[in-house]
Amino acid sequence: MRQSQLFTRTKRDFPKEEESKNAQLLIRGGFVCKEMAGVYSYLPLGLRIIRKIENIIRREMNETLGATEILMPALHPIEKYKKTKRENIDVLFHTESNTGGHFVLGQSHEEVVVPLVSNFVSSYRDLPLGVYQIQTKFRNEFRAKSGILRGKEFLMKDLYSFHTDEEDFDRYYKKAQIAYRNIFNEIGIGDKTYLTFASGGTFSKYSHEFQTVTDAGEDIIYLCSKCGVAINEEIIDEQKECPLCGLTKDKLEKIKSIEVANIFPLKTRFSDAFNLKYKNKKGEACPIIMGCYGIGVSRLMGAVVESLSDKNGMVWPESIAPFKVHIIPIDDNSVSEKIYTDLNKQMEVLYDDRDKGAGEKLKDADLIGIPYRIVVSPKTLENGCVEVKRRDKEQAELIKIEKIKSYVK
RNA sequence: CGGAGAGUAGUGUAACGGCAGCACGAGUCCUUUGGGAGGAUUUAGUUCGGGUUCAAAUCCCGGCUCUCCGACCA
Repeated sequence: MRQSQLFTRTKRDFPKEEESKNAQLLIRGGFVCKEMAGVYSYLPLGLRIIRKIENIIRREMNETLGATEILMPALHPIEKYKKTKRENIDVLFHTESNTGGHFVLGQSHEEVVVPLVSNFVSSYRDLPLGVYQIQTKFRNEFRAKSGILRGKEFLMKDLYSFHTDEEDFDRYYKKAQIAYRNIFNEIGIGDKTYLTFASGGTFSKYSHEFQTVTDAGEDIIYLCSKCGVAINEEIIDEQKECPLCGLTKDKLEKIKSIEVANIFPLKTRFSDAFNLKYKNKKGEACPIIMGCYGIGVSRLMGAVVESLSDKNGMVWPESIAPFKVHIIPIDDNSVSEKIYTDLNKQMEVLYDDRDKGAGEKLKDADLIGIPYRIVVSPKTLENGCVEVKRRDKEQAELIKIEKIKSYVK
């Protein structure tokens, strides 16, 4: 894509009061635009990243977990929340129709998915079942904060699984952990993201989170470096040692982190509320065991910014970068044009064809953080070369034009 | 929701109760082109509602919004 046609541009400055690193970089780089606290527009660069994260998640949901994508409504009738006794939870946004109907905006979808599934599941033959969606969630946070890390409106992947018994659920729950692990590895924060034992809230005794270590996080975890798992501070009083190796609390590392995902056993909390049952081989009605599995998609993008950036800007991992290659022509507009046209057939290329000074283009390239930067200038062309620099490396290399493709492949 | 701070142009800042100004940015044109270059020119503002006053960006009251700390957080 030609950068001259990209909607959005970088900013040299940003509001002084915006302290959060992800907000600063994402706004300056033109990835997002703030509408109000906790509510953002995603601009082309940011949206591309979101889409890539989504697709990595989709692949794992589909292939590792055998789940199916659906899309549920964001507008929910309050009546269903009365059935689950959640009509008064304070994160719900309430609204009404012009004929007096009372609705809420979806902050999670148990109340929708369970009645939905009950239309189609009646036999043990229909189970197990996993359905998920990627959708905007609405939560009436008292205090939105930290850029896109904690919004009133945000993108979330939520998966719900349905099982005949606890054993089947446990197998699925374990597989979900593997799928999540794959996702964080691929997105580039696997080494900083830990499976974390956490409170089960009102639904169940325990749950598991995936916590990415960063100073921008709101949570505190106790990390067992030996096992690579952690315990959320909220349960450290009851769980005083690593559940895997028994290392005691004083040996665990206390550290700040951001919760990027949370998986829950729901037992029959919601299936009971809506009388969702299946018939076993004998034709007897049995309760359905459920689990739910969330990933904050937009929050994940924020967590990547917090983890993978330097003083000059973003350093996107190739797996989710908005483009793979950024071509920067300096005092040249014919050779670079050709290189762009050629490369663009095979990979995602951003071509800085703007009429700007070299310094400005280079600063912008650092800020936007595309993995490969190719500078084409009279200096490099003297030897039939371009300069290729990886955003995460200090050194640049001169590469013959005909060898670019094999270098950045 | 409790606490603290703050609202003047896109950003950052000035203006004793008395003409809203400056810089940067952004737009246009020209020059420039290896780390945010130079010149010319244009653009845009007192958060909202009350009150005090001859006169309010400025003082008083209230709302709203933003940032930070805390609480909350399927």
